[in-house]
Amino acid sequence: MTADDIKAMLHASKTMQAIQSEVENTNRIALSVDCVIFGFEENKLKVLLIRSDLKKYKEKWSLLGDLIKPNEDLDSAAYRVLHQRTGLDDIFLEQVHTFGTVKRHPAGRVVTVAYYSLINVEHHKLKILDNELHWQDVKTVTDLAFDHQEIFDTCYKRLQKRIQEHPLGFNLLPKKFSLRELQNLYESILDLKMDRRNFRKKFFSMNLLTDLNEMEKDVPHRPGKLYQFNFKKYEKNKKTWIGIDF
Amino acid sequence: MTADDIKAMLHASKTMQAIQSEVENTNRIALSVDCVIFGFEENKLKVLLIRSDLKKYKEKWSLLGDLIKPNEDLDSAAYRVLHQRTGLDDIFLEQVHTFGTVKRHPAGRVVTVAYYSLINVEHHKLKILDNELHWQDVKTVTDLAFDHQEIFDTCYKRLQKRIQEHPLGFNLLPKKFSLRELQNLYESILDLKMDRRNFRKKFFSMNLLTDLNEMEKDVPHRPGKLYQFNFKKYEKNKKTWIGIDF
DNA sequence: GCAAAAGTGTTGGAAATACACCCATGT
DNA sequence: ACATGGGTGTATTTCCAACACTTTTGC
Repeated sequence: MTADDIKAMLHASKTMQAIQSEVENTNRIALSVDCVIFGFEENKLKVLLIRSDLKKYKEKWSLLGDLIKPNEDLDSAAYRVLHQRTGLDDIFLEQVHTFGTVKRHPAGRVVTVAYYSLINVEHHKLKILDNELHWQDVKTVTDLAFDHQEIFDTCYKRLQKRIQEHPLGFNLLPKKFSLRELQNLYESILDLKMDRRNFRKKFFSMNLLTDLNEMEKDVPHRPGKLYQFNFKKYEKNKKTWIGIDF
Repeated sequence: MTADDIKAMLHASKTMQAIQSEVENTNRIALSVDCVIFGFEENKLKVLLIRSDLKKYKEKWSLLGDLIKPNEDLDSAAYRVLHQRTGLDDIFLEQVHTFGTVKRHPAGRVVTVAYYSLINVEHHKLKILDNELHWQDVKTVTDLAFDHQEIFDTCYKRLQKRIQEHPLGFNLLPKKFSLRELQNLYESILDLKMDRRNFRKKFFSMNLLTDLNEMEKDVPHRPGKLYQFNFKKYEKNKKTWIGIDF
């Protein structure tokens, strides 16, 4: 331990005045939220991107974000960005990580809190008025502006993990969906192929789907049954022990 | 979509000057890091707490944290706090979540980034000079200052989850440890009892432990073998599919 | 010799995987 | 009739959970 460390420790206890002074005067930093907005369309997982705000980065796409206002909660800021961009309320949203290296943003020190969200593309299809916005297949997302590629990668990995642990996928589908659509969704998100029979077995055994006794229409093959997700039957599992699995 | 939303969208594209102005003048917020520092001592999982900085909260314990400096990376700030408080380098550290409701801190708007870290208590046993600091059994942690209880709970849950997915526990143990110690660690963190034979089988089959051909000493019973963690054999598993398991 | 924990295998059940055929619809 | 995907069952394997006795040391 250095002399500085000890000094720091001895001075660790601060008065309210000292802290208030620091909070108000010296150590303030711009904070933003950035949202990785996922949608599912044409059997592909997509992400909503916008031309970079900054002219200098005009050729690059970036995530949707904005600065957080001093009197605004973090989550509220993320919801605000989502609402402004999609017109949707009631969106699934999860905070993922905060990115804060000193030089990450060209406009100065900006620390950003990353969120991902899942929306039903059908619900807001007509609401993209701005041609600076577009849905892009996640497989083709490269070279975003600033550090947005890293943010995107982190959020996408988080989604891949979460969707195996919690029934989130339904947020990306219409209320009524076929098992094939559900499986396509999982295969797109996880980028793999699954056995159809085992997939069905798995979901039926979880007992989370309500059979609507309706069929798909206008499909060029045998129509499949339609289901909806039964939120009542899903109660967050309380198990703490899921096994050691490195 | 409201008229305000459309207005917001139309004005979404900003010049560098406009953003720089916002970053520099209007929307700045104090940012801090708070560290949940775990240690393992007397077969109990413990957390390092300090008497609240603020006199008003003097009777309450709080997490170790500090404001982030304008020219300091987030992770660096967390390492700085750890180093100042424990004198240790080379600490396992993971960012968990950012807490940012407007009124969370009495000194004004402070958004805090929470980290947890795992340290070997033996290594820094002699370095706690400050009697405002103490190690507390996680089972007895209640009613921390500010929103630190929520931060602690979130970080503890994260640790419980992570330790089942990655070999982190070794950061809490001495270099040489017995299987009993390893099992005690898991049982403390997860707050459950495990079958000794199955636990051994599990760890041996993972092939991560090097048998040191040494024995425990000065134990009042048959001494156990000592092992150390073999970092070389652990390569982060690349499997993407771990199964749907809600 | 007694207390306390170390060390060690087997078995049964559950879950995951692999795999192939018939069915309903649109064209 | 044919192309397309819907719907179904079984055998195999793998993993996990449950469980008891003998051994080594300190006292």
